[in-house]
Amino acid sequence: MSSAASLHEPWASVRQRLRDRGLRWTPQRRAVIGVLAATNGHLTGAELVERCRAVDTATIPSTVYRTLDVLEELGLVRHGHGADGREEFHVRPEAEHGHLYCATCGGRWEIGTVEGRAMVEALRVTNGFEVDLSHVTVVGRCRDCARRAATA
Amino acid sequence: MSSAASLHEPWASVRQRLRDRGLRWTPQRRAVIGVLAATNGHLTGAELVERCRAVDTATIPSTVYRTLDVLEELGLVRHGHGADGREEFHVRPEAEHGHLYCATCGGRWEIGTVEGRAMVEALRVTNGFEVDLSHVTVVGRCRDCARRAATA
DNA sequence: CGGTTTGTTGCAACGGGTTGCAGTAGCCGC
DNA sequence: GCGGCTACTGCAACCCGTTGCAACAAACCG
Repeated sequence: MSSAASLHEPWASVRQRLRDRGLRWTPQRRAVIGVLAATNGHLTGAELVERCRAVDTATIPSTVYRTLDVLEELGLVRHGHGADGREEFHVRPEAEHGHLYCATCGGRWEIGTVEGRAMVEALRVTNGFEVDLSHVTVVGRCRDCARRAATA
Repeated sequence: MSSAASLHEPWASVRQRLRDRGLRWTPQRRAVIGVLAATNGHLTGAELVERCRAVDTATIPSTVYRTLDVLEELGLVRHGHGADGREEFHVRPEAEHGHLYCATCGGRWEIGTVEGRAMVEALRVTNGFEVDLSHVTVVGRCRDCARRAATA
């Protein structure tokens, strides 16, 4: 198990980066960061709260959410909204990516930087708009469900 | 002012369409439909509840939301999620459209069917995915804010 | 017109997330 | 090591929206 003492980058430098901004290194933040460092991919706010509570029963939701705000400012997580509008966090995103959600089968896929480029470019050209891909969840119907609906 | 007795299409036929499906025409639904028929564009769930309460103080939120579910099935409204993940409803959408939200200035724009086509096509080609444009809110930076950030 | 069926309502409780405030405790300087 | 500044925590209340359930009332039928 990775303990707080053996965090890898970018988590190991969080304490210093907080201090550089005049922010503080508290036990509560350490707990949240410990959980995030042991997570890859996505998780919802509620999931994070639950996992923190597994580490420290006294975890308070509002503290977790406020910590997430700080970490987002440092670029360590990005938040978006799932198909139902609930918050979702991308942990230490290697690459920006959005999400596709199929309303028919409930499946989810990532929109990678490469596949997303066409979509991002489309909006840049038509609206001059710079898309924050990591914040995007697109709802619709996946290839299989669309085909099934067409042949039914 | 348009009263319940002078609703225009498609609202005027709602009662019949409900009955055709074995659903019922109730005072509460009449109130919600009255408000929606007097609205154009978008509104959030909370806004709708508030306006209904202005008409009938006894309005209960859960009833309003359940009515919206029914009306969405009839195709009279479409729901999406705003930049903050809250529910937003498009009233009697003339044409499918999504939304752009600028995280810097807070501005909002519609993505019309025409401008959205390139984006929809991009995802169809790369992922075989059929986008439900009306459910999309894309967050990022608008033309002006992007330019301002570039020159600063 | 009264009886029956069953879709709907109101209510109460809950879930996820946010906010204002008073007390706590990191961090810094001496 | 001590004190002070102020960021942060915990709490409690709140907001938006959902859900389970018992009572109610539209709509249909004889």
